[in-house]
Amino acid sequence: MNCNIENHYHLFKLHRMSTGPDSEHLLDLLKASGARITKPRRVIVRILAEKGDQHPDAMDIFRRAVREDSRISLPTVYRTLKVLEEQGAIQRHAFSDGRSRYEPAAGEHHDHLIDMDTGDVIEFHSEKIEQLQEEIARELGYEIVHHRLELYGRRRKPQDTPQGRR
Amino acid sequence: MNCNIENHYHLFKLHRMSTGPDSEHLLDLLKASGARITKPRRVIVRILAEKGDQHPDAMDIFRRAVREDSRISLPTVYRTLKVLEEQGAIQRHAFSDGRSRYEPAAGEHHDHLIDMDTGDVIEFHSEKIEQLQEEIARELGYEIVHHRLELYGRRRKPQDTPQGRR
DNA sequence: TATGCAAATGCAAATTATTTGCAATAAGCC
DNA sequence: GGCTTATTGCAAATAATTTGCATTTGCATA
Repeated sequence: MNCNIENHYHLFKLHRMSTGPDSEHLLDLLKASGARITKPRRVIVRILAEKGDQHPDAMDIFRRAVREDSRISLPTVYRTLKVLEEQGAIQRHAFSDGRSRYEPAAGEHHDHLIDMDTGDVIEFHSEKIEQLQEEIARELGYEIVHHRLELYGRRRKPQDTPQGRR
Repeated sequence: MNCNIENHYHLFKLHRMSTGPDSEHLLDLLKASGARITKPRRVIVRILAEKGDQHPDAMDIFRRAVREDSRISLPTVYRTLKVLEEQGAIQRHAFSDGRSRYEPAAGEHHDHLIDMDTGDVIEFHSEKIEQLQEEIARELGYEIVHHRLELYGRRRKPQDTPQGRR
């Protein structure tokens, strides 16, 4: 990312993708809901809290989990993800590919910009857009419970690039 | 919808959900791409162009198609939807439930407000939000190819209503 | 209008993502 | 440490969507 976060603070805020709650917090949420803290859950939660490679799908998580404890099963991954989601500890996203991707519910809401070439996901947050959404919903007689904003795009070529791609 | 479209034209535009292109137009797009106009395709396209009950999933379309021609098969529905999508004639949406829902690509892009209680989908379009999105993407070095904005909400109770309705 | 051939269809079976039944296991309270 | 019950792993079930293949059909051409 070659842009400076200071330069557009007035327009939106870049989200540090490593901001997610740590595993301790996720475990606390689980415990608070009356769930038992099992070995597989510890592993899965640790993976979710890991920085880097965010927005994994269930299979991604399973593959990593197996490396830490070869006895973990896919159904357990799904079941754990479901519990965490119900607890509001993580969020499930349905991007345009078939499967669901998960991410620890960041303290603050954010939106996504998906790089169509690389699949990279950039998180951002725009207070102005949120406000407009609220206004629109209010005019329509609605109260927003949550929303989803995804931009799908491609890196812009520096303006002097000779042959236009895309 | 109890709000007057004139009252908020400055903020956003309500989309008439019956605005989709008629079957003729969809067939033209198909033809233009070199595809053959078959009987099943005629039926499917007619269903897509129908007003009312928008955003059907593949099975919805299949069920209606069978009523018009009992020999149509589900795979054909999927194949036709794929062709239409590739032609840009319809759009596929992955809301939060497992399956894909389709809608004729309206001339103009629009976003969705989903009523969490009834499942109703209201379409709207906000030029301001679009502009902000463009700006954000530009600052991040991206060119937006398409985007998706979905608001999930519930009807606001009129402030004086005694017991919550709906 | 008849003819040929590739594109499209229907069927059955394959995939992919996710869920469930059930007996075995293991948290966490006593 | 023992008991109760949530959780697990496995295998099998679902659900949505796709694919292989033999058959049919649109449509360009004769």
